[in-house]
Amino acid sequence: MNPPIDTRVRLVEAARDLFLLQGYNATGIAQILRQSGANSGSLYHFFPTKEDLLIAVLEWYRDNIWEGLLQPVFTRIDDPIERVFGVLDGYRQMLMMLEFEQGCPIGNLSLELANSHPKARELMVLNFENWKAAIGQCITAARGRLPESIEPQRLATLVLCVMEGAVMLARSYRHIAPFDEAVLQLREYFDRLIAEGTRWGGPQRASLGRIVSN
Amino acid sequence: MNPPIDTRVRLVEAARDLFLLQGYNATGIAQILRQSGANSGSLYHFFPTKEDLLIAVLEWYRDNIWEGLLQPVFTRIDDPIERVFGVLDGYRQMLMMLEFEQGCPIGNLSLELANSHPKARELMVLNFENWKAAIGQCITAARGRLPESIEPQRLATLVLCVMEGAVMLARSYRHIAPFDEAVLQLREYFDRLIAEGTRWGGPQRASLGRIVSN
DNA sequence: GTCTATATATTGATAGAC
DNA sequence: GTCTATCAATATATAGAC
Repeated sequence: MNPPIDTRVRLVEAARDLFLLQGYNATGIAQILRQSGANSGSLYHFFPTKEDLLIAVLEWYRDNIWEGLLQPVFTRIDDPIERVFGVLDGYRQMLMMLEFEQGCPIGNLSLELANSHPKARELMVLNFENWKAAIGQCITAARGRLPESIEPQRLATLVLCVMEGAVMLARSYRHIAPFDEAVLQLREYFDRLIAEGTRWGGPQRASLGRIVSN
Repeated sequence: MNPPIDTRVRLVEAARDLFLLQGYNATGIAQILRQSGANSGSLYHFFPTKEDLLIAVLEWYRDNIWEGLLQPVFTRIDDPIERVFGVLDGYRQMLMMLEFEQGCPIGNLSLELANSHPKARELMVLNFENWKAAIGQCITAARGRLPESIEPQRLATLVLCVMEGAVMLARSYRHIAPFDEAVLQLREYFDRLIAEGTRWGGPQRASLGRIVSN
């Protein structure tokens, strides 16, 4: 006997959206109940504490990184380097569309809760790792175009840091300029790496790639 | 008739430390009163609302960026590029020393309050701008060693983003590794810029410094 | 400017009927 | 699994004597 729309799902989605917009501590249980249309009893039936609801939200992000974040970009773009910047452009579009009121869901909760909520912290790490792995795979796929000394995972960490920092600045400034500056400078770095990587051994190696540079 | 230690100062310092450790919403007025040894009446005499206290904390950071953050590094290090990485190393030391419980004070508050506290948001922007200007001046001072196409302010924005992202990751992972990876990769970029900048026109121009080519 | 006592609203969480 | 009513604690803020 399923209810028309699963109450648990509605609770997680309401909490997810409110945490993203307001943060964890600024979001009250009452507000989550109002937005989800559920009652106190239902919420505490599924989630004994507010922190359990937070965990469920972070698990939702963990389970939806592919179809929510990566897949829309990866189906549209084939070139692995452009995929990296395509993901960054996804954050740009979100910032602009929602007028800088929403940024990276994980980064948002990270600084607020890293000290006080160990289990949530571990799930944030997992989400960061998954994000980094996806970007790292793109960079690995483009390895033939980059200098051999470049470590894909390390470069992916840099990309993640730039993204998180750029989102933070854009939300603070309520302006896309600092985001664009940072990404443009990151692009300058990638261009430089590619210019160096193709200097000797050059275009032939790149064209080996995954069957002609995609 | 001055009190032995200024109450207002003690309140701002207590709030500053607690906001840094716990965030804004997770810090109660009662806790600030306990830590500062002040009474409710005193606090509300100086700061009509909690937000006014937040403003004072952000003004404190604004007024102390030089002696608290930059000056210790700049007196120890002369080379402008090394000053940039010296500042980053300052954050590294804080992370390690305080076991990842404290990061960038502004970044900390930024994601939590950008949507809800407009006046605080403006002061955060000012703090970011001051930070960026200091790093931008270092980069400008080293311009002779960098490719002419490099815009110091834009590169400074990238450095700020990397720092904020790297602090976020280190605090989430409770480990310095992601911070070090990001900064190492940023260093790789700078090395590459310097190698390119000195390729032709070279060391001579660099040694002229602020006469030619700035 | 400082003190104590307190107001009012909201917090996360619970009880128990259905 | 859902509902209503409600708990105890804490939140920010205030009142008024000193």
